[in-house]
Amino acid sequence: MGGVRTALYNYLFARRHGGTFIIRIEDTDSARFVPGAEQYILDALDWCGIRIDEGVGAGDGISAASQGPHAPYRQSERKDIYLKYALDLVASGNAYYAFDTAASLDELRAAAEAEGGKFSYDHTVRDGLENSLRLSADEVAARIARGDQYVVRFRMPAGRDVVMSDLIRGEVVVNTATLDDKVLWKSSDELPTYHLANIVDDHLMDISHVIRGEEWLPSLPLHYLLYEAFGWTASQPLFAHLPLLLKPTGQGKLSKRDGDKLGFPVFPLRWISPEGEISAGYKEDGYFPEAFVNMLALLGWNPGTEQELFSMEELVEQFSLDRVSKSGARFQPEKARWFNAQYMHAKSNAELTELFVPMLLEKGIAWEREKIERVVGLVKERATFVGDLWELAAYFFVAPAHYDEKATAKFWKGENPGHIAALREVLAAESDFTAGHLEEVIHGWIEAGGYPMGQVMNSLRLALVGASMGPGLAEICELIGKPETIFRIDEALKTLGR
RNA sequence: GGCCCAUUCGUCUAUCGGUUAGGACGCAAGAUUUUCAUUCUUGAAAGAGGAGUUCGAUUCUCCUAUGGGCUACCA
Repeated sequence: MGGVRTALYNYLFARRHGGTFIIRIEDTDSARFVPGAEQYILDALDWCGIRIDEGVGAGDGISAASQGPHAPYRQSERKDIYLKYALDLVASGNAYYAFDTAASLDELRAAAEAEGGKFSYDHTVRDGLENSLRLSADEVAARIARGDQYVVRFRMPAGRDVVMSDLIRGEVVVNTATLDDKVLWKSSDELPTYHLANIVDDHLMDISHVIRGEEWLPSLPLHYLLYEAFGWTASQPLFAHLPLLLKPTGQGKLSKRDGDKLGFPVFPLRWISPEGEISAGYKEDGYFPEAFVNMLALLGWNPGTEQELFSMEELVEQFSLDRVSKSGARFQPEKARWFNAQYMHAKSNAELTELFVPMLLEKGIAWEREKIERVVGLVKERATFVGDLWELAAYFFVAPAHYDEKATAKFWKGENPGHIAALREVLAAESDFTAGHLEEVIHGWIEAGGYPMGQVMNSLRLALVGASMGPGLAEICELIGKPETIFRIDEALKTLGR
């Protein structure tokens, strides 16, 4: 969800300003590659109605070049370009080689923690570690030549205030003394880390705006300094850090596993991990993409008006970064359901019927489409999801198998069964079974007899529906037809007595 | 621990120094309805605390508290 919202805001912003929405896959961690993840992202964006202008997912799906002028758009396919930039930084004194092994760094971390501190590869310790700042040039060359593994680290300046600008938060100042020397490139897989790849590619791809989650804010000073070290500050993108999506209860940001624990999806589409773990998706749970997008758009942004139902087009028209809120938004499943209900009610009967028919066929019910549409029209206001339709409309298609106890106790008593028996004869004699006419007939008969309207009507309802629910009885009678209406009354009289 | 960000009803939020602090979800009550639901009306519900600045602070500043994020050869 968080990722989708970030993509959505980027998309809306790009559309709003006539820009280009680009998908670049930042797969620079070869150890964490997840098969299927990329396709999943593309499928999720497509479901949401977020269209890709350029990059992975754009073009003909065959040639990389068709994706856009800066192809390829997967960083794993761009791996050859990054080392050069890392070495440029070494040459300019902004970066250095480090040969410290993962094991030795782990040891240092453990030792620091044992003393209650925290190890940080920074300006206070780097001169004592295995890197080209301490080692001679020959030694460094020799180590690289013999195949020692190394990384290139950014040489973070010691005491500078980096003044940054964020489109949502305004000015942010951080002193570099608190920052460490981040790894930019690793020889182990010959891939850059996010920091280097992101800056290099944003520069190469003429990226104008970076809109990302707040978890990236602490990295912003490094990114500023990288633009500076490369001499690209004049063309560096503008940044906006989005507030995080928080769990509905308790604390912390929404994470992938929360959904199963808290009973709502955190994935747009169902996700099955390579290990076979299944995570529920909004799509499979019956949400309309429009409702999902609408709900997500308003989680951290609002137009300042009282409108809350937005089509994608309206979002595009109205979206602006300066109306994005600064604090984390707690996701509320109830509100998501409400949004879906709104869209449910607004859908045309024909559209909903399209979705409902397969569910009916599965149950062996094949009514005329026109009649199903009428049923849908009568019950959709009661539904939150398309999946609710069956439960709400089942009695149209199938005679009640049992009668609700409370309703029976309340209405199937006294003179009521007798009235129903009499009313049965009236209906049996009726040849015009259209709702409007039936309404007159039934009401007229009850009034003529001076019977209590509510009691008789609800008894009839009990006989036809089996419970105290549903739309007007005349409509129900017409849709199930005369034979079925008479049959159900007979059944009720037989089962419930009179 | 360090650094950074944030803080208005339970939740999402409006307010850009002067408001009876508005809306929405949820909740409660009522109206409508043959029932249920929808719909409509109404209600309960908020400026974390403390200092300043100011004629006047929810709004600006500082401190504290609380929440969150980051602190990997992950993104």
